[in-house]
Amino acid sequence: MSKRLKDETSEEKILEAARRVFLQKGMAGARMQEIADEAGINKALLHYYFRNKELLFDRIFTQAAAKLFPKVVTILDADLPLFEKIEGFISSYIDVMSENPYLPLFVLNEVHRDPEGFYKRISGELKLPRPEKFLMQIDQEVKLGNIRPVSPLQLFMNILSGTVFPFIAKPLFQMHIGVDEFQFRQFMLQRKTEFARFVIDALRK
Amino acid sequence: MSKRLKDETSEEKILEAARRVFLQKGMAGARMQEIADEAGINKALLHYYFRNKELLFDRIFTQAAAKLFPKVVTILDADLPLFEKIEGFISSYIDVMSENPYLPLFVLNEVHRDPEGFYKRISGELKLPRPEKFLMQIDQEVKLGNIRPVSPLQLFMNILSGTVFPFIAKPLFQMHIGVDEFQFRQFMLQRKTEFARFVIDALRK
DNA sequence: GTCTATAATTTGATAGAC
DNA sequence: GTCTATCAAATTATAGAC
Repeated sequence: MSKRLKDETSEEKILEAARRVFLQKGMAGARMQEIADEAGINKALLHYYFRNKELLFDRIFTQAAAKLFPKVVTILDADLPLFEKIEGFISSYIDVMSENPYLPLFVLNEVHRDPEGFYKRISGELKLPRPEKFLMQIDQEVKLGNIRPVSPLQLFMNILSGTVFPFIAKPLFQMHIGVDEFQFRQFMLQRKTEFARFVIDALRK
Repeated sequence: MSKRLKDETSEEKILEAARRVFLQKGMAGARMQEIADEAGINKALLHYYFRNKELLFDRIFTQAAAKLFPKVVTILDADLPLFEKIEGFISSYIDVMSENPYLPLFVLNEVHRDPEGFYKRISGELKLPRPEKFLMQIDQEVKLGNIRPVSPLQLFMNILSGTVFPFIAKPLFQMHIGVDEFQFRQFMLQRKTEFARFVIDALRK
């Protein structure tokens, strides 16, 4: 049993349903009726608990952003050798998104829809981890001659891209290359080590 | 003058407006009223020319997919050495998306919303370029011992990720790192060479 | 707290004059 | 072809009984 199914409160059922629907359809595409149906209650109760669609969406979005951002990204602030840090970041982040595959596209869409609104909303609730320390560490390693010369920001983008993008492109990838759900999981599992090795190979001289 | 502004036909004005609105807001978030306003005409005329929202969206989407997919990706089918092909792909693709920054997120959202619907729709209009030849070429180079051993599909994903993802993450990147429009352009310009070098460094032994 | 019924608003689509 | 006015459907939100 993932969670007691029957003795959940209505509020919990609504939040779970809202999460499913909003993450798949976004704010504009989601319907309050569908959320109510998914939760097994009726529309009126949605408004009873959350007043309106926007407030409900905010709850879900903040929670999604909290799951996507701080947890894993703080690895970058840890006190670890660069290569270990890269390996740890890629592996943990792929784990997080494997369990929540809709997360990245959902959050990035919202940022795109309203960038500063996004920033205000979450800066109150949670502090986005800053990459400065990681960038400085890269810079150091370059200066020490331990790795090939790279722009820290470009390297950071390389790592982030290779980790997040596969989940965004997943449906296209599945459709076009012809892989099913299981094969995609295998692909991402393999990727945890193979992409890390790729990055490190590019840096090592 | 980018294009004669006054003597455009209404149909052209509508298509341009629809492109702007749909690319930014998606199918669900776009409003016919907003498209009409952007085009400087009224709603009735939208329906006169395109019958309904879905048909108008289809026009825009097919056109967007046609711009995103085939042109540049066919480089991968060319008869070129692997490294030149990688350099060419990255550089040209970044060019395409620099001119159409909303393209990737827009198309990937639609694929996500309705994967097989997407495939049916465009397979009639345009043939998606297949990556098999490119994958086999990578496999060959590995077998010949010219590059480090890599899974062709993983390498393909690495290249695609590093090229496309920055445009999807652009608003977040700008907001969080604090770069403006000009700096982002510089970053992507630098990326054309630096990311290609990164990939090649990872492959060369 | 939870429901049914209904109001209010938004939005896509059409009728009909010019 | 283009407009104004209007309709019809979808969707959010509320009133009020239990």
